[in-house]
Amino acid sequence: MSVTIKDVAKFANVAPSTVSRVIANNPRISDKTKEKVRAAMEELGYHPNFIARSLANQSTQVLGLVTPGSSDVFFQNPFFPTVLRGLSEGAHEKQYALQLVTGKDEEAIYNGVVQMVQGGRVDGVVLLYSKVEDRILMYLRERKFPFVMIGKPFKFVDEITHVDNDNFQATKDATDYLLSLGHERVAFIGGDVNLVVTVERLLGYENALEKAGIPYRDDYVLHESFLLEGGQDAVCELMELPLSERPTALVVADDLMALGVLNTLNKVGISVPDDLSILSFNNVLISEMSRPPLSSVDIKIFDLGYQASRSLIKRIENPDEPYQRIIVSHEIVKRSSTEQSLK
Amino acid sequence: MSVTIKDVAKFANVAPSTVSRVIANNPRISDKTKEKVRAAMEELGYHPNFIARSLANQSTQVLGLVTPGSSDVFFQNPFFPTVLRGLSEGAHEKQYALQLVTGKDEEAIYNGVVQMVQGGRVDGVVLLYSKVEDRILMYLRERKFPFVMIGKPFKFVDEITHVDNDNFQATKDATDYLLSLGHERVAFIGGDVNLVVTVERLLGYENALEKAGIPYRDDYVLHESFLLEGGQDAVCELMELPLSERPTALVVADDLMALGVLNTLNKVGISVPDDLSILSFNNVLISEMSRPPLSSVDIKIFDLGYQASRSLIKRIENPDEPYQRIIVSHEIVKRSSTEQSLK
DNA sequence: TTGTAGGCGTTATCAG
DNA sequence: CTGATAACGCCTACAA
Repeated sequence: MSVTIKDVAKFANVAPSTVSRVIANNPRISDKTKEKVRAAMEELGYHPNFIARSLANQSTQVLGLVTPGSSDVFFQNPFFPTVLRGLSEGAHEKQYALQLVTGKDEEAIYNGVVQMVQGGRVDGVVLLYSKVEDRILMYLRERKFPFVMIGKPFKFVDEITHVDNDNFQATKDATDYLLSLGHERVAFIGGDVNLVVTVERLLGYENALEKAGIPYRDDYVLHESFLLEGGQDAVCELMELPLSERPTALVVADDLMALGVLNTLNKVGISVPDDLSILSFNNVLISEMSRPPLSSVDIKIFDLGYQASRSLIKRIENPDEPYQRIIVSHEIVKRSSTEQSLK
Repeated sequence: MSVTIKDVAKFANVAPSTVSRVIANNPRISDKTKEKVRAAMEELGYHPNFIARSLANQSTQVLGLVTPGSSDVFFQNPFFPTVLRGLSEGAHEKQYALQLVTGKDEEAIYNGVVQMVQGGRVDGVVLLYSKVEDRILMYLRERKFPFVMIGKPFKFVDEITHVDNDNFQATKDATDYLLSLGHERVAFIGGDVNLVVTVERLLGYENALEKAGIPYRDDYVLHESFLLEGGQDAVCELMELPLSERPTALVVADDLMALGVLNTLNKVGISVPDDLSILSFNNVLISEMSRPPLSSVDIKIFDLGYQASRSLIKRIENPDEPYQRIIVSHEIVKRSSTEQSLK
């Protein structure tokens, strides 16, 4: 059995409560006994038992991380590790640990969250996504359990603390940039339509076109759920258009998808950026390594995670904290996949 | 406050201990009271408190996950999310949760592990790597704390349960395959030399050459720690060789690195596979999407994770379980980056 | 400034 | 088959 507070107490000739106070660095303990107790802890190799502490405190110092139902797809995207690093950093600074909700389908994940929450395993939860309809979100809201979301809530925007990019503006910027290069036929390839980010980006795209006086075309807007493969499918669809109507530029909602696009274009002999410009999102590591290197909107994924864990911890430690909307900046990183339109 | 076992007990007119037994599905409880208690639980919306249970049981049903010191690099590699999925699946099957050790440098991670372990937060630990010298490994070993390693232990191979590929054989197979295509000048680009996997793969490479009667050349063996950039550096080094001495085939220890290689080769106008064949490791998603698609040794990353959490749980639940070496198969997936030598 | 005692929510032992 | 009762290790009034 491990060495406990009582062992330390005996060894230092004090009461257990005194040891407890020394651990908490309670100012009402004399420096002398503090020294004595600390020496005893050192000597015996004492480490506090988190579980016991959690039970007494009703607080675990653990944050739960929830990924969207399709973990397989989500995990594959470099977005995940990067946001995780950010979350990890923010959590570590405040001495919180991270726990993952496991489970492959939505049902399993939902149950995992309920267990985590009701079981008192975590003090708060980070939702790493924002979906249009979300049982988990509803559940947490109803229980008034501390949580933050990465992304923009579909409903209750003012009542949910969330960390997000301004995806509307970012996509507007992206589209504007392509327009400014002289492109007039700009298509949009988005991801899963159940994700709020997809919706936001589509709106930004539409808005940019509208402002530029370019009519919106249904056949220029595609949605694909699976990233790499989706990119391929999208290209095939666009290639069905008559040559003169094919877009000369693409806004792609995700770098991975853009990679799929790039690949398929290469197969069918369309050259990027000569025949077609591509601007995608996320600016993950591989976007730099593709051929040609992808121009991409950097959404500061690390920051998204970092801010998320920090604000969650703030909520946990101060439940009266008002709901917050934290916007992380974005920036277009220009590489070789975007070029002036030949017109 | 949450509803506890006592509330259920009162509601059902039984003792708390009876409720506890119902939860554990103790056979000595009559079906009638079981029904009654379950109805009460349902009615009150009872969920067991894991923390209290953990304290009473001295077991948390949580596995700790430890990444190597350089989390930044490690997280970026698609290896990580995939192995995580495997771990997650294995853990979920047995109702275990996963907790990550956070911290950016080695020191922080070491402390994180100590806290986790001594603090009783986890029942066991998975090391997601194998390094040549490793304080964490030593610490866990000395405390006789349940853990498994993904990879081959540098020391104490027979005293540490681990899940690994036969990396020696895999690299031998890989090299043999290139030799069988008629290549005689085959170079090896490995990763961080502090990782055991790098060492094993190098040995396999050497062995294949030896068996084929091809002398080993120092300047054909390179090591790079950073994956994508490393690939670039490696190419530069090889290009310094006189034309007639340049390798015609490359064994690259990681797909990401191979991507860097591919990219740099493209820049300097060397064509793959016409001028140079490339065979890499891991077979992650992007290896299929590169240009040309990479031939790669599939090491079944998901399985590595899956087997790891399963065997760890077995160790936890049965401490007398003998140490095990679990070998996951590998398989060369041939794509377009490898071709017959022109001789 | 320090000690005592009760409680956090479960489980397990021992009676009955 | 079921009910008290004492842990598990720590925290925190309340006392001294």
